[in-house]
Amino acid sequence: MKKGQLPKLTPAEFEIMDAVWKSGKLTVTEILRQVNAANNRDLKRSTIQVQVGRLEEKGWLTHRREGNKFIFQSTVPRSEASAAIALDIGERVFGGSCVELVKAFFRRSAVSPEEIKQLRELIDKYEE
Amino acid sequence: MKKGQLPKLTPAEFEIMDAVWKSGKLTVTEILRQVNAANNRDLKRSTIQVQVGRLEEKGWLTHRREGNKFIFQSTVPRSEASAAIALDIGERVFGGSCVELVKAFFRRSAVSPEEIKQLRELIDKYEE
DNA sequence: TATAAATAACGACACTTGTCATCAAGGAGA
DNA sequence: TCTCCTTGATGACAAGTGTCGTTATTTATA
Repeated sequence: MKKGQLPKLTPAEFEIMDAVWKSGKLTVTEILRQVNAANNRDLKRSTIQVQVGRLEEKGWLTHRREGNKFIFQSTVPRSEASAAIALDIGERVFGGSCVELVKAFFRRSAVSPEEIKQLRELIDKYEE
Repeated sequence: MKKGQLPKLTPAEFEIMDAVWKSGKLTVTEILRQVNAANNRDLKRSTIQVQVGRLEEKGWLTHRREGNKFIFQSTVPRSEASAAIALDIGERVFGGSCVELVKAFFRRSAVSPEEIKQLRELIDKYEE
């Protein structure tokens, strides 16, 4: 099953995945804590449980029993997932043009000199 | 009513808006044609009608009567809307880092030398 | 061992999204 | 005037989303 075929992540699902990506392997309760902390939410355990279940159905997560608990981990690295999102937006909204995407970003967000420098380096490196 | 407060556009809604942005002012039937042509779809009139209605409720479109027809136009320029989307993704998925966003784009998409050049220019211009 | 705390499993529910079919009213011809 | 096409208005509906509450089963712990 190729990566590209996985159904898109909804915002709420992405929050869950983010927690998993950050910590590698987690139980539902740990995910709950992370998500609530990271996003200043107060979701209930059952909410996370359902989302985690759906993510597993969709193929983004797997779990295995470890002692008495279920440990979840992602099937796709974060870089892969975020690239897919960037590509989708780039395609749908910016006609596939990276330039337009960056332009849109500049329009509304303050980009630090440090970031500018990194951007240059990134471009240089890409060019080889 | 500020731009930022408008509810997010769903993919299908974005297709509609895209048609309107491209042509300025359109009737529902014209939107239908554009959307179907541009995206190689075969949506029915009623589908567009409903979407247009929802977009109006959400504040993205207004209409006025002109003779016997309703003419729709957007309340927000495309640049504004796309910037908001880029920002949202940048924030949610890339922690606000423009560099990460571009990196993700590079990872999966072939960027032409011409685009690279434009990117450089864009960055130079931003820096002033 | 009796109880309280932690888990996993469901069932629920209100809302949103994507798509239609159908109906009623207004014009445009025959 | 009668009929047909266009246009606007609704009602519908199956999926998908975001969030819970409740229950049954374990697992510590007093």
